[in-house]
Amino acid sequence: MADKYDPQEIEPRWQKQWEADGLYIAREDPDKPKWYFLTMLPYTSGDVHVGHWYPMTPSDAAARYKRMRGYNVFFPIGFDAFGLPAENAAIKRDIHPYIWTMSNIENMRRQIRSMGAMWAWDHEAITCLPEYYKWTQWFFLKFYEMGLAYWDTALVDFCPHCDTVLAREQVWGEDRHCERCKTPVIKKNVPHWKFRITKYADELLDFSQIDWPQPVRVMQTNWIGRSEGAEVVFTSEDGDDIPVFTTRPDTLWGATFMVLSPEHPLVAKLTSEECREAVEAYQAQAARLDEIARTAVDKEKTGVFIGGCAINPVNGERIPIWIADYVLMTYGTGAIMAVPGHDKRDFEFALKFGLPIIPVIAPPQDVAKSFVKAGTMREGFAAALAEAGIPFEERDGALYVTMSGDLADRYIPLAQAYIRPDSWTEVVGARWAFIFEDAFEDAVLPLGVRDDEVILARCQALESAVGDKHTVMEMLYGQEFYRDLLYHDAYGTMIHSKEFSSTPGDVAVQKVTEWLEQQGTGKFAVNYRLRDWLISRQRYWGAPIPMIHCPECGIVSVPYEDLPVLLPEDAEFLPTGESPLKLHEGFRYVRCPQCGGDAERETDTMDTFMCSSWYHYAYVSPYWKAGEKIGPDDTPWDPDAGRYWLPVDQYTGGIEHATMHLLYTRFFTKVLRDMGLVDFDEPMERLFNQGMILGEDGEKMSKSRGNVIAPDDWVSRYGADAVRAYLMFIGPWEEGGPWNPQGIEGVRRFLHRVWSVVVEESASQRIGEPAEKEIADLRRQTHQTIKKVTEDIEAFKFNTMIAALMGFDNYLMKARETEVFGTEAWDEAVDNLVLLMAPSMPHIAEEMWQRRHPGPSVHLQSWPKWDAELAKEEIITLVVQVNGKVRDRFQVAAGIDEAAAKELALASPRVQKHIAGKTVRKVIFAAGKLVNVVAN
RNA sequence: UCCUCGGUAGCUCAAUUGGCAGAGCGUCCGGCUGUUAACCGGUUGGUUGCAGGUUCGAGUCCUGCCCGAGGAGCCA
Repeated sequence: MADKYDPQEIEPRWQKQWEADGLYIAREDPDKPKWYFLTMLPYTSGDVHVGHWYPMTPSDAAARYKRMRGYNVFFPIGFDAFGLPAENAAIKRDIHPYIWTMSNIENMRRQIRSMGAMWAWDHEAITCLPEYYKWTQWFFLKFYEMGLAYWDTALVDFCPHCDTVLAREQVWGEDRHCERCKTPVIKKNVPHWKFRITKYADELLDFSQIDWPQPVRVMQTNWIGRSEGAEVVFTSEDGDDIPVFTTRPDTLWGATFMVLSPEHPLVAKLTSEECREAVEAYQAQAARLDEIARTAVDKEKTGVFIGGCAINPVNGERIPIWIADYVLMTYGTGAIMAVPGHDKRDFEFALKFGLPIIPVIAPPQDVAKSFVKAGTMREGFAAALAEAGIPFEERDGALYVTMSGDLADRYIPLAQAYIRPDSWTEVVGARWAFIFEDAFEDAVLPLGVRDDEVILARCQALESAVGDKHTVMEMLYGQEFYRDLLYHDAYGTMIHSKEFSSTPGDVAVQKVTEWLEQQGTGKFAVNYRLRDWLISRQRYWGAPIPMIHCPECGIVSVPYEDLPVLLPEDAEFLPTGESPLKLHEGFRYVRCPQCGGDAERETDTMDTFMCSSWYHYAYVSPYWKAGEKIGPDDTPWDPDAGRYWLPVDQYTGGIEHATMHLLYTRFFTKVLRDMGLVDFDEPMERLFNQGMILGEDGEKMSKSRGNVIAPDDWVSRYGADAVRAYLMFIGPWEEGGPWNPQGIEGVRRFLHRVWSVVVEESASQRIGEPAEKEIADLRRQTHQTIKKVTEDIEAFKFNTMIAALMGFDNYLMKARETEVFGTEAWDEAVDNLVLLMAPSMPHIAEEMWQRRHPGPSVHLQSWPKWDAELAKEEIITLVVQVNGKVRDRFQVAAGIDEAAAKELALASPRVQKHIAGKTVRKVIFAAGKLVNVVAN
């Protein structure tokens, strides 16, 4: 039997045998714990490349492992079959999307089968088949009944290349491009259907019931973007309410102007006649900007004054109202209070347009500064400062004073005592004061809304260079020395805020919000960045939205018993950018189910993420109730099978779906729960994000780059087991990495060595009985390997798992030439090696197992258990350090106690050499590891 | 600019949670072999991104910075 390892012969043979034996048919079995292992649904692009193998084969290994651990494992597969590529193929090559898709699936099935994975093919689901999308449509009707689906017309993201609107989640990047085709999207007013995912925003922020990777949780959390604050009602001079949302009600006293979004409904009413022309021009410009591809990231603030003022409810101040495109109509209330002292955007805007900037929060550092221009102080000022212990620098006759707030309190009267009549100076930062020579009470002025003009006027009177400044802050900004103190957005003690001044930063927001509620001018409020999910697509190849627009009855649902609304097979695919369904009269024109009059069918189809939001439910009993009429009280899958298999125990897939599929499917499950169809809150309990396999050049694989690796080639050269093992060995699964054709060589050699160890005889003749120690060593290696492999596969550390198997095999290669060959311990070692390999390299493991134990499949065996006693090291290397440097080593019994170890260490001549002439201060013992002698 | 995750030998990665910095590939040397993309043994390899700190002891913990990847982008 010393034949060669021949994967090309072994692999197809076992795949056929497993199928004939029905080894991977999934059946509910109440006597066994179930384990639903799911990998993300592949899209029917037509070709399986190594990018598909990368997530699938380690998943298969993990699923097989669970099965050997006694679980009834469900590992289904199917196809995400709707979508644009099929329709584009139809337009380009005159092939029907259905034909194109199904022939792709045919090819992909063959390629996926070549992995030798334990797929439950008898549960395969294909989303574009009517018996599947019948239920997708059923979900739509249920959502509509629950008030979770609504029809709307608004400016939405539109991809001009795909000729369809997109959900906000499907617009990516700085240039806002289409997630699928990379074309920058535009804004367009298109009627569409949306799902109220925002209703579940708070619940979607709760990850307490799922074990998902932190990056996904962070991305979803950011995407949902919950922020707490207050809604505060400002009023126009005519008494119109202008509510604003703010996260910083503690800065209300620093609001020196308001900004409305250019689209804000009150703009027209509040605009004065003098400003109307400019305002309308700006609105037009802003609207045009939306439609033009936003390639330029125009950071420069723009905006115009509309001629009206608003009243700040906290202090009755009149503040000007502006419009600017940095305020979005789609977030909050479309209007903001601008606090330029503590908001960067408002600060930039105020500086550019000469609006006052008032600090109302003490800065985080207790630093105040004062700049004293040459010639503004009487003789002796510098000496007086020095005497008062106030630090300063002198450059070119000017003084630069940097001090703490307490010192600033001493500095202010001192400066006033020395200031010349024709001059002034100021203190900024931890204190704010303008110091003039006058004997009047207001010789030292704080900085407040009303004081801005007063101070500026006085400064302008004294210094002509200030003449062109609009505000005090603009003047101060001209002095480089002050800049880092003029603006900050930290929390801190409130200042310049009337009775709230000196409220500490940690309670300021809450105190002010409570007060607003008492006054009736504001209330606690929460805002989200998340938008409702736009599910309409103006295309053919998707599940038709089962709705009808009737001129008499309005929007009417298609009755449940009429589902599915079938895609017409005879649609025409023309490169017009118009949906073929719109042009198909037989599809479009229908009778109203309510009044029987002429009506029109909705021609939009659903986002394919609808299909994939519930496919893991479909898998338990695909095409449930096929051919039957269904009603609102049905369940889209066999409820008994669902109770057994659901929810998904382990999900694997790429992180690129973090804010799309993975968010949508959580939303779906919460709605299903509210429908009473499931009794859990989350679709997948555990999630693992594998990384991406890259081309040899380290770049993402793509046809245009020509770096795509076709697994078919490598399978025919090295076998599926080698490709599987190599993909696992390449590096940590979550990181991915480049394909390296040299790396697979190492794996191939490993498989040959294993074959040789397991199948071939020892080359040397046994001449005697093995020593007890040799047997113990072999068993220790065996049990340590079982432990390592088990722990690694549990943690999805496939790369180190393969490395452990390699190490064990290398050990066996050597042991084979000793007396342990052929002993009971040897057989135990080899059997365990084969069992440990079975999940990752199923074919070679099966072949080797059958040669040793003809009968039931290796994949029906139990996973080996390790014996902690046998795995334990008996002898360890005790490292001896002097002052942290290794000076000696001893082979000692693993259980050596502290006293013995210390004695041994101190007796060492090498240690003695290094502590000669020094005093031993301390001897540290780390059990089982080392002794460190501290001496000086 | 903000958030998250990374940075260890030429390359790809380990290092049992604070205790000897190691493997595979590659390199080089040797052996074996009538040599198919073969096999065996050995060799070479390090400022653990940088600078501090804590500690008897730091790749590992803390602080700051540099570089890379991903995400968010005027989100009030």
